[in-house]
Order: sequence, then C-alpha cells, then structure tokens
Amino acid sequence: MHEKERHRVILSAVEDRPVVTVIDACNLTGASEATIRRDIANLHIGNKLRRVRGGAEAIAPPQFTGLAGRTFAVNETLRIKDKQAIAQAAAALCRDGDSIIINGGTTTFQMVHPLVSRRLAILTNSFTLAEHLLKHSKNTITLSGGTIYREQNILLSPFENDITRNFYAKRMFIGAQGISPLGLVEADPLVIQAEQKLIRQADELVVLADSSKFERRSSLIICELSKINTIITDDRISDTAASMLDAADVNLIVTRSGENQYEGKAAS
Amino acid sequence: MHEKERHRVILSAVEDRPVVTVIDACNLTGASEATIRRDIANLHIGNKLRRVRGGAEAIAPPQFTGLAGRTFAVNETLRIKDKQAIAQAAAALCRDGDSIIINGGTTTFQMVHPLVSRRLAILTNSFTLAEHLLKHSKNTITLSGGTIYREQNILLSPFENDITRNFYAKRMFIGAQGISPLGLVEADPLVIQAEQKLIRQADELVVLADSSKFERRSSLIICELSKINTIITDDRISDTAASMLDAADVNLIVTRSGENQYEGKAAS
DNA sequence: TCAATAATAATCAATAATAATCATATATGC
DNA sequence: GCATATATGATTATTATTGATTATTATTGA
Repeated sequence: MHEKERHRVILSAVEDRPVVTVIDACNLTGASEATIRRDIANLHIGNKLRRVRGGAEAIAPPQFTGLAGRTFAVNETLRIKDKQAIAQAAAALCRDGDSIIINGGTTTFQMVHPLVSRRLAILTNSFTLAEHLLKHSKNTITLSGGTIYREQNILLSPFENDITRNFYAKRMFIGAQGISPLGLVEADPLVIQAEQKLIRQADELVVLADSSKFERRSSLIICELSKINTIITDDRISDTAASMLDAADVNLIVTRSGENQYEGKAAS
Repeated sequence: MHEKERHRVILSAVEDRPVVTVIDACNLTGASEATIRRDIANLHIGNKLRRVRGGAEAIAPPQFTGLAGRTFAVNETLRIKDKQAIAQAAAALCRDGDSIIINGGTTTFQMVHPLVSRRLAILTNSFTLAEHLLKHSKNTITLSGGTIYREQNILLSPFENDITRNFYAKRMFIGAQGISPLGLVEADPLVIQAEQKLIRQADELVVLADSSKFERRSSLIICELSKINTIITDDRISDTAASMLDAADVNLIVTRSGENQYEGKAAS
C-alpha cells in the first residue's frame, strides 16, 4: 500500500473513531509500526490530525461540532446583526398558541432569542434549535425524527412516513443559500430533502434571507418563488431583487440594518 | 484503554452528575486510582473540569451542566453505582458497528459513559441521551421523532408511521419501573406507548434493572417476561426473583455491586 | 482536640510506546 | 543498467505511562 493510500485510510479511521491506535492503523493498512508512526507524524505536521501517545485523534473533537456552543463561520458572524433583525421580525409574526415549523439554519436559529419568552408549538428538524428552546423556553417542541447530521445540524430521515406528515402549521420559517428568479436555492442536497418535506406541512412559507442572498447562486432549487408567501430581508436589498419578488407576488418585509455592518464598512 | 479515551469517559461522567469520584472513574475506565488522579490533574490544568477532593466536577455552572435541567433525586444517586455496573455490562454486549436501540431512562442513560469510546448506530427516544452522545462520542445517533416530553425526557409521537418503523436493531436496551411474573411493568402510560413501538424493531430485548425493581409493582404491563432475552441486574437479586426469571427462560446477567451501597449500609 | 479514616502524593518497578539505527527493498534519474 | 535517493521494516535503546506500595496530608466524628 502506498503512502497516500495509508494516509487516506488513517484519516478516515480518525474521523470515525475517538482515537486510532498505531496498532489499529497497522491492522488497517498492513504496514509496520514504524511506518505508521512516520505517517502519523507527517499528517500531524500537515495539520490533518493530532498526534497523541498511542496513536492519533481527529483535530476537531466532536464536542465542538454542531451543538449550542458551535462556531459560526466568519461570513456568518459578519451578517449576524442583519440576521437577528430578520429573525426578530419573523418571530413577531407569531402569536402565542400558534403552530409553526422552523427549518434549521443559521438565520432561523436567531429566532430562538425572541422565542424564549413565547409559548408556541414548534416543529423543527434542527437539534440545536430544539436543544436551545427546550432549555430556555416553555414552548412545546416537536422534533422530526431521523439521523442527526452533525455538520448540517439537522435531523434527516430518508423515509416519507415520519412525524412531519402529521404536523400542520400555520407558518413555516426557512432560510436559504440564495434566492434567484427560479426560486429558493440551496447547495446541499441533504438539506433540500429535509426542507421539502417540511414545506408541504405549512399554510404559509416565510423566508428569512439577508440581502446578500439575492446575489448568491446555488445549483439546487428548493421551491419556486410563487410558493413563497413572505420574504423578510434587510434594507440593503437591491431594487431589482425587490421588483423580482414583487413580480412573483411575494410579500416583502424589510428590516432596518444594524450598525457596524460589513457592507457599511466596505463602503466607507 | 488509552489516555484520550479515559479523558472522554471522565468528561462525559462529569457532565452527568455533580461530582465524579476517583473510584467512579476507575470503575468506568478500568484504570487505577493513580492514573485517574493523573488524568484529572491534567484535565484540570487543561480547564476541562475542576479538580476537587475525592474526584472532579464540571467547570460550567450547574444551569448548563444539567442535561436539559436533569435533577438528581436522592433515590437515584443511591443506586447509581448499581446502575453504572449494569449499564456497563449492557454496553459490553455491543460491538463497534452494531445497530442498537436505547430506550430513555435513568439506568439506560448510564450506558452513555462506556459508549463514548465506541462507534455504534444508535436509535433512541431520549433527547438527553442523544444530546450527550452527540457531544461526546462519534456514534451515529438517530432520534425517533415526536414531541419532547420534558418530565419523562422522551420524544413521543402518537403516530404509527415514524422513523422507528424503518430502523432495525440487533438489540434494544430498556429500563423498567418493575419486573413482575406478569412481565415488565411501567407506571406511565405515555412511556409505555413509546417503548412498545421500539420493542418491535429489535431482535433481542435486554432489560437493565437493579435488584430493587423486582419488588416494585406498577400497574401497566409493557411486555411479558418471555419476550425478554436478557436481564442485567446486581447481585442482591433475591433467589425467588432469579428463579422466576429462570422459569421464564430469561438469560440473567448479574453484576457485582459497588461498595458503600445504600442497602449494605442499611443492613449493617 | 484527637484518633480514625479517607484521600492524595511520592516513589519505584514493570510495562508500553516511541525514537534511533541500520539493513533491505523499491523507486527515480541519469 | 547503474547509481542514488527514498521508503520500509526489524532491531535495539530510550523515554513515557501505569499501577502497586508506602508515606503524607486532609477530613470526619467522637
């Protein structure tokens, strides 16, 4: 087995298990201990894994992937004030006692803060969102069943007959990778599947999308613009984007931008 | 067990209860006191936990450590050593790669600690258990869908067609309120419904029940004794209870009781 | 306060893991 | 093809970790 092959085997094992011992890797690759040690040392230098006595472990321990204490990517944090304002406007649409669906995502996650003081029946596919509201609010939380995908932070079931089929909501709140004339677009097919299942279960579809989303293009269409009832965005939405929504008969709610924004800084 | 694995197990235990004694950690990991002390000292330096006389405690304030605000009743802590030993024996039945079902409950929850260093496909109806394993392990977690019942700490769906119907497991692990000649009994009808749905999906049914459960009587029967493949209990199980299980052709696994137990003290 | 007890620290031998060394095998360039 | 460079595996030496033992230090309860 070649060096690169061994490296791939070792890295794969490291993703899979808490720790991979030198002996484990020997068995997996058929190489000697000396070789595995050299491999691990090299991968360690290349920051592909962490070398520990006895073997190696993944560089990002599982406790940091995904949950409440999750790290937001830099481009996410830059837009956080916008997202908060948008999420707040979204939460303001709900009245205590309403049944709503919240699709997992960084923008929709911001809804948790206004929602902690509310009393709604909430269906979500986001483990993180459920966790947060369960701990900090008295909302009734229903989770769609399925396997927890750590990276996307959603629960996904490959089956049609799940709990979501029996939940009817007044509104569904969803984020998006982008909004194009063709509709709501998303990059991850896994996420799309989960979203489409939920969309059917709500009367109204409310999209939370900061103005940058109108420039983004992703390949996979979740649904047409005409299916969207309302889009909530910030006040830097372009006129062309606004008229596109107007043409598709989408109700538009515009929030005031927060101060100290990325775009504002770039313009100054 | 390697150093990193021990660290995981210790950190997992520290989040579960107010303090983890050195002896607890020894039982959980199989390491000596000296090693556990060194581990705790290292984790303390690394700010992963706080070292206290007798063991270690979580660094985070109690409102965040409590898994969904789990409160420890007195009778829970008294039996915890038994539960740990039983849960450990249960986890020892599994091999990496197995598909298992874990029904929510205080005894089955103790399985999380030995499971953090494993890699299984786990279906559960316990939000707390899923949360813990998601944070501390690399197991694949599937949650049954449904509304989260805070008190019972389980997800419950009133519908038949949910994700659980599509999950097949080698074994299902379940606790119980009590075990009588009529079968496994439970007090809460809500819980029964959730359990019965899961029981159908596994080849083998393994019951985790400390010896006090053989004296408890509850009104609602979950399933007959004959449906149970294995019961894991502690060594204070009475002869009558043992022969009852023997008559029902139930495989019995008896764990050694921990020292300084409630019953032992009462008897002296 | 003082003994009894439990917990920790210190020490050391046994063990396990790693590093260093070297011989051999494999690939690469000329 | 040959020489050189590189990678590998076996061997030995070194170092780190572990658990048992003993000594010391806290804690508890009379």
